[in-house]
Amino acid sequence: MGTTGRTETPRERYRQQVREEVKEKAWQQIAGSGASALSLNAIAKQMGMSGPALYRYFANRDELITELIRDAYRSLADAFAAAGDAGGGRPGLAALAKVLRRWALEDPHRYFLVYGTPVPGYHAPQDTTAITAEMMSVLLDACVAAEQGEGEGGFEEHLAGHRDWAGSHPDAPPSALRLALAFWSRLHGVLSLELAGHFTGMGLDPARLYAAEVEALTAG
Amino acid sequence: MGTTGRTETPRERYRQQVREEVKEKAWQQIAGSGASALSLNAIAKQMGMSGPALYRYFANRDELITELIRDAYRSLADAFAAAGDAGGGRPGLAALAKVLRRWALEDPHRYFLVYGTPVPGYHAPQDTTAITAEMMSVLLDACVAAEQGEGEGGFEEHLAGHRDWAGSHPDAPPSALRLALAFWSRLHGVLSLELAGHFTGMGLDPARLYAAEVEALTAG
DNA sequence: TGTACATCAGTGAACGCGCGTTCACTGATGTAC
DNA sequence: TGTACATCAGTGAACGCGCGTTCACTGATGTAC
Repeated sequence: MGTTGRTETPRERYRQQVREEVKEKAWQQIAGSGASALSLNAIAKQMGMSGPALYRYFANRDELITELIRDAYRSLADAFAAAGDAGGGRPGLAALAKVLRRWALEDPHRYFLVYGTPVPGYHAPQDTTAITAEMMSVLLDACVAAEQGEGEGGFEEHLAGHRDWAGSHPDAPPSALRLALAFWSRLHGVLSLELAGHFTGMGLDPARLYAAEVEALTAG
Repeated sequence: MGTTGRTETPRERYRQQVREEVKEKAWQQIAGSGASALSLNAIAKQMGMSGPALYRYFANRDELITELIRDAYRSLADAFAAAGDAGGGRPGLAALAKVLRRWALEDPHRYFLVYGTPVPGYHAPQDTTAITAEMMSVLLDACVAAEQGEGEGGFEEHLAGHRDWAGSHPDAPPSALRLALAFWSRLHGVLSLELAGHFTGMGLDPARLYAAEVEALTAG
């Protein structure tokens, strides 16, 4: 709101509004039937428009999905970034873990769009890599601050020589890199099993498992 | 092969063969385009038959998918069971981890059918629960043998009171239950990220991360 | 061994559906003089 | 302020496609006497 750098004509403004509404309906549809069942015609009908009208706003179905995926990545990255701003300084691992969990539970289908089964013939846009790098940077900040030597051997040596993914932190010790990866993979492990329903009927609280994994990470 | 308890007429035999061939083609199709794109007509065409012919073998599309999911669960459970028989006695955690990884990499789409994004309107048959219990039993055997007290606090207390899922091992210490869950969630965490392609371009070897996670589990 | 009947695999046509996408067109909104 | 023109949102018809599934039917395979 307020003064954006560019002057915005009413038409451009309207275009953006409609685009947003389309995406909104798309999310609702994904929530109901998954990403592979996303239908442009159905969205149009829901908006009280004819099918072809949407082609004024998105070149085709793939472009819409790409946009949704990009937004999903963005929302997680923003949540990570906000965790730092809110806490005053750098967020701790526990705070990031909390953010990740809230984000995932808030909208499981959004989570699956990013971390679930890859969409059939679809390849994500390249700029998601940059967004992931943003998140990794925040995560690595927390890891560098949290960790000071653990000594686990072979894998950390491997990481010392394979740290492309940690380009934002060229001086982080291998132990911190290892911690970051453990954070990422272990928490996603709990979440993906939980969201896919693999804990239902087991009679345990996934939130407690999640908390215990966070504790194990930070206890180091 | 050899003498099965039931007498099998040639017709029954043939039926089974065709059913198997249908499932085989179904897997190939899933490998190409994912489970939600599975088409009976396409399978029939691939087998040189007309579409409706398949309805002699499967009541409908859902029954076929159910069968595939059941088979997927079965194959993993069998691999777990075989790990024990091959090693002479009870398999260790490292052996089970190896089996899980091999099974997942052998056919990623099969993995996703079980542990990936849930299929849209679909609910898995109830007997998969029994198969999961089988696997959990093998896993818990290994955990009971491996672990003797770690002391982590709150979560293990929670597990002491919420152990329905470990019904096969009513006397396992909470530390072993906790280890079993860590095994399951952490390894699935690495695998799901790896199989969904989230390590590509990061310049590290997911197999090493996997190995390090196994080591961290067994080092206790 | 041969005939009469039942079983069952597989076919082809058809139904109804929804999909993504293209195209020629109408009407409203904005722009230039 | 008014007119002439360009831009662009949205429509409705149409194309071609593949889907799951039903149905009446043919022809081969097995079974009973």
